[in-house]
Amino acid sequence: MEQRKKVTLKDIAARTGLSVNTVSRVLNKKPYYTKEVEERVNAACKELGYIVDMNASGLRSGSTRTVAILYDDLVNPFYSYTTDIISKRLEEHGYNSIMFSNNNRSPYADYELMRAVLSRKPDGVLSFLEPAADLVPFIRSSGIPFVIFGRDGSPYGMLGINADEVRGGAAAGRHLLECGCRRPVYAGSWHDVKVCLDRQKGFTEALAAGGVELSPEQIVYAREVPFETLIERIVSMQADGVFCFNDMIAFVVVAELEARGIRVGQDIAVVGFDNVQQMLNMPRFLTSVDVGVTDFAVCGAEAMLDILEGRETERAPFIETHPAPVIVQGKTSVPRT
Amino acid sequence: MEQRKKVTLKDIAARTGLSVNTVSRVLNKKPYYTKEVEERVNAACKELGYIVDMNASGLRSGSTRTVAILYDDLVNPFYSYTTDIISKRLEEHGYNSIMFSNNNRSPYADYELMRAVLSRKPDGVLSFLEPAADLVPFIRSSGIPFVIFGRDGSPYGMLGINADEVRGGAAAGRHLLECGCRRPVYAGSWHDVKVCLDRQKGFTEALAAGGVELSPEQIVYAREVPFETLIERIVSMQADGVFCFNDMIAFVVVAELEARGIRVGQDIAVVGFDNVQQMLNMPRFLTSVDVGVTDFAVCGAEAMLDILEGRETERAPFIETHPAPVIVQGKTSVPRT
DNA sequence: CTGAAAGCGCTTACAG
DNA sequence: CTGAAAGCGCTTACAG
Repeated sequence: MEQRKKVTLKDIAARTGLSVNTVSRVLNKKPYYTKEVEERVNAACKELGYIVDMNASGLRSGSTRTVAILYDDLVNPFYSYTTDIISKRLEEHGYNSIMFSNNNRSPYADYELMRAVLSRKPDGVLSFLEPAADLVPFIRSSGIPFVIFGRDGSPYGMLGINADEVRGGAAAGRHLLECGCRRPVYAGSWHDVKVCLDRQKGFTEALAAGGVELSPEQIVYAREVPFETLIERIVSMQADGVFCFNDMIAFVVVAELEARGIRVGQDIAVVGFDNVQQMLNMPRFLTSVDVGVTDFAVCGAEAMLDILEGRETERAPFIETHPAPVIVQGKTSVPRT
Repeated sequence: MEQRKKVTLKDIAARTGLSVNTVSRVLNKKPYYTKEVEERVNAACKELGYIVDMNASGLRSGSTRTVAILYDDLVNPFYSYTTDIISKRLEEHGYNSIMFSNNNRSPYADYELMRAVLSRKPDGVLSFLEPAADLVPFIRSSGIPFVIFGRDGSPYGMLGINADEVRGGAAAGRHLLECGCRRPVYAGSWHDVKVCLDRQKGFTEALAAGGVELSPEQIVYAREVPFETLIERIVSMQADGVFCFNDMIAFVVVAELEARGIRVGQDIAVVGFDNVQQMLNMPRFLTSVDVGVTDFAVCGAEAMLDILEGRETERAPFIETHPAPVIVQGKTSVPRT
């Protein structure tokens, strides 16, 4: 356990009278060494406090046992919760996670970000961001597996693990109908993000089935305009319901409406997505669509591990296997009239 | 931008007719090269899509430009919010963050965790965990700077960046007195974590100044017992106020009490710590102590950077410079009677 | 079953 | 101002 200078394989070799090669083989549990040699090596490692240098190991072997995680907003519990689950699961298999943020600029990973990622030579990339479209060939040529999580991968021909967004949107639409809403608003995120449009699609269709049409002014992409614009729209058109792309948007909507004296849950219904209140174990006040995020995250981790460890399982994305999204009702629904 | 096989310095050297040495010098902006050489190198790098291998670079130079972040619970917005700020700030200076979780087992970093950390040869460690006491010499002998964030470092003779916990606890105590509480409970985290005891100290002293004594059964360390035990205690002693170590504990307390028909904000007051509602931009319902977490996080990042970049500034910990903790009132305070 | 040599892709002295 | 050589700490062929 004593340790002054850096202890390397060479030191273990010297101590045991073996070659660095043999020591390395023992530590990596490669075949061919005697029990006696194994014990000598382990004793010397313990005694000298040897710790492998993963940088050197990675350089030579080509595998850094590192997974890069790309995100835009770690504060959103959807990201921190899933990141926590995924990185722990990866850790159990000897992979560490290295974090890269695009600093909340957009839903995309750009060239600068990918440069930084690739310079770390990760064994895989798990991305909450979509790749900028012109980067796809670049990423593919790097040969590093790229798994998109929580976004649709199909526009890029990549593996994407995501929930049944359309059905989630439909559940929200039906719920607002049940609340008696006739003039709802969809507060989306970005107009060019597929999952945003999928939720919009499900929402729109469910409303239409109930005889409520959604006109263009009833759709606002909240991440693309000042938040004020969204609230103004809701107020000016006297909306009686809002379906938000996620709970983070819904939280602000509720806070802002209440600040204006509008009684959420009475004058207007608000529905979010992700059910982050459960992740935080907080009293539930916001009605939200729950897609079963824990299983979702586990599915993402398993997909990554299958690829990293060379299991070429024909894998169904989460969307086909998870239970249907459900509405978790809070206090922001309008009592049925 | 085309890239089939891995592009190395050798390829750039071949392309430009220079030595790898010179290419490396240009890319690292070391002195001594002509404008013309610089342009030739940059052109070739762009053309071939060269990306440095930080593993190789780190191995040779001794600096991996990596900071390890140690945490126990990324889902708590206190951690995700500060991690986000800190890792972005580090990124601006060319450092990436690599995450290590102790899987929520305890507030400590143990030997296994530190082995994993040190194997990555980070330039620094920023830890939300305290080091297990017997690991301190081991960590020190590694020579890697270790900054403790959000916990007191003094018990370990290490730099700790933390808030004025005692005053924070006192603010909570005074607030509960103002709510008319006479039988309050402190829902701490762990009995051996200094910041938990500091908040308890400030809380106890403020109550005493108001003529309310806190007996041992009015103190529960919520992370050490089943949550049920805490709630039972609150109910059985008919407590009229609860000060929780952090908002995550407070959220559960509020949810559980409400589930039992106890009206929080009327029958009982609940105060949390960290004001995570603001981080999430959510409507404020929980009364909480706010220590100014944004500045706090920036202070942690700056401290790390000062050390990494060799600025031996005599630095005052955050505790001496930040504004006093304030109570942010929500709906869980009991109206003054 | 064990060892001597080569090499991963860089950066660091050291020559010129 | 530029280059040839050595070496960071490992693992991978290849011999024996």
